[in-house]
Amino acid sequence: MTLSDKNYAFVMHCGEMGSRWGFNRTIGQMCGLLIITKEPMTANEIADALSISRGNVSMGIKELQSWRLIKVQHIPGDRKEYYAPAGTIWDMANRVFEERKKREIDPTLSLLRDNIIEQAHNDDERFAQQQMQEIHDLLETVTKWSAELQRLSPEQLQSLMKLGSGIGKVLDFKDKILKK
Amino acid sequence: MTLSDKNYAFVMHCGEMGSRWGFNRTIGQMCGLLIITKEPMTANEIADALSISRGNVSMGIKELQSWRLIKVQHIPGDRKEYYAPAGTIWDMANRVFEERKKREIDPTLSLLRDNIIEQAHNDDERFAQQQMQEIHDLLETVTKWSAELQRLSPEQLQSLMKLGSGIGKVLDFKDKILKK
DNA sequence: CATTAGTTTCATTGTTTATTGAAACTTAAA
DNA sequence: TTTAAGTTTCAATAAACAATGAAACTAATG
Repeated sequence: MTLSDKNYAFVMHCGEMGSRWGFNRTIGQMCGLLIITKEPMTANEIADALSISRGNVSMGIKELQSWRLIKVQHIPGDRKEYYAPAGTIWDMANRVFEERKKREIDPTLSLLRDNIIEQAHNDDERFAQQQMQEIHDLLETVTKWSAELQRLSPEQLQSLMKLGSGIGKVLDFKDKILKK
Repeated sequence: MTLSDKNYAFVMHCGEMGSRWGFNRTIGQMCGLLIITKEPMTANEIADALSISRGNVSMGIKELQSWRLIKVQHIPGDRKEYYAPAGTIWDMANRVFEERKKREIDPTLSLLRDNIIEQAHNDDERFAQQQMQEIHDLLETVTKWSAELQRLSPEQLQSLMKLGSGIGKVLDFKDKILKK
């Protein structure tokens, strides 16, 4: 099977964006390819479609699985493994988000905590600690907040997202009520 | 001036995280260094503190300026340029967020729009277009939403962030009111 | 306008990261 | 078991990316 020009362009774009999204070019391409392809694909089909080596595909699959972005499927009477996206677009975006938080925020949060609990020994360390405290508080807020969003039901999320510019009003309203 | 062990550890961590945050190691280190250093620093001081070449610092400064993360300061009677963070921690996080959106989301959104307005020519393209539409809608929602957050006053933001698990209740509450 | 302190540029070099493909592994079927 | 279809691994290689430092540039000062 060969990709149409438009689909090929999309897949290549995913490749170029790959590294910005947290993985590398090939993995970005694989992900894009599996998303726009209706039927699950074998590793060989992926290698052919993208003109890359079989070994590279194997590595990519491993990586995409570690991000929980793809799943394996089997077809009765066929020994090959077929790969497909592990959920809806929304699910996948969520996974990328979570995984990136784990890699980009959590390690820093942990370092900051370790540093902040220690006693500062001079002015430089004192100032540095204040700054680290600020970063820490910010990251912690973001972390809590994103956990909160994950906990909302899809309907609530929908409702929140649609709120858009209404969010300000709802907040003001809530504040008024609380003041009573 | 030489860094204390603890401050050095923080700066090195920023370096290691650098590439995950969107820039490279050296630039991460520079950013961390300027954040925990009370006084603005010259390019030479930065180079010394991090043991990197003067040229590398110059490149890094340019990059950090393009992210709007640092600003130049001048000291009367001194010809050197002094560098310092361009705002509060919160400001900087915001800038990184904006900049990354510009690099990670906007180009994709634009490609998807171009693709979606065209007529699909066969089943493969039709299915691919549906998927692209989903990605498009998701990214657009995220984009609008983040623009919305930027528009809120700091107080409203504070209020929203502190809401935490209360967000669900506020939403339900809002829905009830709307139904009347 | 010549000097000099300070900054930027960029070709070269060094480092890191990604890819290949052949060999090793796994497992279903004969 | 043996065979063969399918998959994974990993040393070697290729490609991408980052860092250096000497030369070019800029602009304040005498």
